[in-house]
Amino acid sequence: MSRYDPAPTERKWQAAWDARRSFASNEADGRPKYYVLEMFPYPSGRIHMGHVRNYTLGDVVARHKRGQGFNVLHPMGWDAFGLPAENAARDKGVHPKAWTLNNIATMRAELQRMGLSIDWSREIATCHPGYYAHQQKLFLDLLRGGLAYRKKARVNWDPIDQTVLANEQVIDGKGWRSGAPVEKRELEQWFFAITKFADGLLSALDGLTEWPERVRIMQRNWIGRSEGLRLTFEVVGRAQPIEIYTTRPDTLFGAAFLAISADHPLAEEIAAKDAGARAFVAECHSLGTSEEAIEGAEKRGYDTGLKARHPFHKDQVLPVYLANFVLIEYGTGAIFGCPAHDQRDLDFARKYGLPVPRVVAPVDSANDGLEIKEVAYTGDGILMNSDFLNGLAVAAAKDEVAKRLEAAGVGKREVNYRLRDWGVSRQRYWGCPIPVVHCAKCGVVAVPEAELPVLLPEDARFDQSGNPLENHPTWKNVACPQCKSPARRETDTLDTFVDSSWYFARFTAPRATIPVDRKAADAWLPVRQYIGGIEHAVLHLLYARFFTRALHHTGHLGLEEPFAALFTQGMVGHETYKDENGKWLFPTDVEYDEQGNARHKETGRPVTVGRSEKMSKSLKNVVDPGGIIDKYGADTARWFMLSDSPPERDLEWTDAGAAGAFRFLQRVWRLVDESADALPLAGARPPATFGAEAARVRTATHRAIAKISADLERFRFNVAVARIYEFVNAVTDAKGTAPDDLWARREALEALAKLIAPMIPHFAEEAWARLGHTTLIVDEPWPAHEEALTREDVLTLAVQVNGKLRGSIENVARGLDEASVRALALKEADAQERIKNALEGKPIRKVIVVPDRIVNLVV
RNA sequence: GCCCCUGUGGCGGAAUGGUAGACGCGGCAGACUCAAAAUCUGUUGCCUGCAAGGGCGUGCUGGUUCGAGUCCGGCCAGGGGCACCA
Repeated sequence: MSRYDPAPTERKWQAAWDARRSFASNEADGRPKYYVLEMFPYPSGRIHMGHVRNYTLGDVVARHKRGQGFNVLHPMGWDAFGLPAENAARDKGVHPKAWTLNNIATMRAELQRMGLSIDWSREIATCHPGYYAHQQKLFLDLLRGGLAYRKKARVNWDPIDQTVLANEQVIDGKGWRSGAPVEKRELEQWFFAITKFADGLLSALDGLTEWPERVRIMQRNWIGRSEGLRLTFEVVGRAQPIEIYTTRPDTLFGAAFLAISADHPLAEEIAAKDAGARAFVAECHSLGTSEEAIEGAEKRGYDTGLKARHPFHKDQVLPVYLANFVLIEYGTGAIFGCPAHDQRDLDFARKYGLPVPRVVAPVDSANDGLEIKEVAYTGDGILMNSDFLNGLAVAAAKDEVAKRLEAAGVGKREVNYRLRDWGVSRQRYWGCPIPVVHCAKCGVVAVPEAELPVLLPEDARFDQSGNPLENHPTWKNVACPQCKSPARRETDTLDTFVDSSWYFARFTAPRATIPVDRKAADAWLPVRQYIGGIEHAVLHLLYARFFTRALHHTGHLGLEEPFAALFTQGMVGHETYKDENGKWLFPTDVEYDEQGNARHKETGRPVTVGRSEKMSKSLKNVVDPGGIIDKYGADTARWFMLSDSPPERDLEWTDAGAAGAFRFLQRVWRLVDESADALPLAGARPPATFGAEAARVRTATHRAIAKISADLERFRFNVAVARIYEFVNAVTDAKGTAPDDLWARREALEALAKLIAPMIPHFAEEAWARLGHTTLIVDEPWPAHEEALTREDVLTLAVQVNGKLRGSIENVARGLDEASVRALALKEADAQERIKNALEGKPIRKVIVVPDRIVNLVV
């Protein structure tokens, strides 16, 4: 008996796949195509368990589909631009390019050890000029197509470091390095006109039936289409009125105040003469730019002293406030507040002692106290205290208000989106340079395509504050492409979300001399199955959908939706450990004693075990995949990733689980190895008849094939794993050595090898070879089951009384008709003591028969 | 604050509205062994009972149904996202 030794085995089969170029795909191949893609990694340094999970899931799909006869495209690349490289440059003095390429080399080697069925000849890195040159071309096409433009937008500004901060670099309103209070600063920046596609992006969600419903809901909410009314309020003593946007024009008679954003032009005007307003605006700006910070802050306002006239009751005036919760980006940057029917407005009104007039009464409960206390009433109802609206329902009232205000020329129905245009400018070095030149005479001038790519200068400095491209002594000085006079290069680079918005298209022809080879793209796209983390549910996936539409618009792509099916996987977590001083410990520093108490491996001091959290460097609860592969091999890591937890849920990495996965591999190996020599030759003719035990093995085999095939299609990998266990248990239990037993056993073991091949491919190859085959299992077709062998003719029927299980009837023929089941149940109800007792002698009112499962006696 | 999701034994989890706890981990008992590891066999939701059995049980709470882990309402807890982390 030999023991399964993963290290040499995995090396051997990886070399074999490599030598045969087993995973190279080409579009000329006539078989039906299947493009499976996992979200490409950011090269942070080493792969982590989240990557192992993501790429294992994708590999199972890729190998399964290959087995089913598809021409599979399964590529890999690197989302290689981004902030961490620049931070590393600043902190460690290593150039972003060197840091990134070094990380890629490390991580590529780690991924290759996992034995993924990837076509590495298609590898791309977004920081390579061979990628970003094409992205620059796409940018210019978007610019020409009217989808890229410039406007002013606010950024987080660190006044000490003199640099723009990412939202994650703003902690409690302060710069993460300097600790200085962050300011908002307006810069002229580049935008993509994603809102031009808002309606298409919204309506097409209905067609994405193979996406998780929750992702579609999140995107729908993010786009946030609303039908409302833009209307103007006259301001006492001012020529200029205030324009507001509302989705609840029906509540206009419940208005108690107007609120405008601190970034509204009127706010600036007021702040210029009013020190209190100035202070309030400054306070709003100190919140930073993230919606989370703004919405999470206490609702505050500043009374400007201005009074606005109610559009219908001109003698009624409303106070005008500056408010920290009104966003300039949404609507007109100004609202009217109706405290009775909007929670935020209510909180605000209570704080500043404003009236709370109620104008909507719920339909169903006439006497539901009409007084509003702490909770606003936002439901449907009938209008009251509202002049000509009284008695109308909310929808009719909205319509009536709109009609009258439109007639009066002070209102206009308007469809609005929460979605804002995509700001793509980054004042950073390590990104794709935006290929334009600013000329005093000609304005913004595109860099001629013949001069692309605009390469990043290698000799930038990272030890200063600000944008290294801006600080570079010469790079930005160029001649205007049009008039040849001295001009300035654009020093903003593109958001890295742009890089990841078309990489899936580039993979179809990664070395093409144009950005997208239409022939290849048309052949492969859309991505048939996309797999990645739920954290990308909105931004990345929405940007990629937009960009695909933009490339369709500019003729680079022939489709509008990039991903036909989406699967979102859960995170990988681990227990957390703290020592006596409250310092985090790595799992490798901790061991458990016999009593199950955790202690420090070296010091022996007690360790506090905390709950499982997402693996992160800050909590130190990370397990290095490389170490696991060294210890158990890639197949064990893959098997554990697929066992137990459903892929869409979070998974907790445990040593015990990994060890258990390894033991299972050994057990299966023993089963194959000990059987192999006694089995009939591969391809031997089946015996004429099968005994009872052989028949049982065959039933187990064909059921396993049927169930596991269905489970893999539905991403129920953990259930598929459980079926494999059941199958292995059934085969192990069969000890017969007659020719029919051995033939059935070969059939079972061959099916087993094929069924586990997508999950633990090296092991499957070794088992396949041990069973006497000289072919590779990667080239074998996925097994088919015989339907007749999966069925059992008799089954056990459960008997319930009033829905509670009280007994069962054995050996009932499959598909027995309802009347017979009823008769049988009534007979058994008399015969079986348990059922009889439960009936308590009461008359049976009703008998419910669920075919082949249950009969329920209702008394 | 807003949007979305999740909650089942000691643990990970299974269960087209139809016998809750498949499968695995761990535990307990036993076999093998000088011993240990490895392996194998049995057992394992909780309470009660000698047993047969009975009762309880899918975060809490109310409802729909012959029947609810599953559907609906309200709550609690944890997680993801919130536009410059990727």
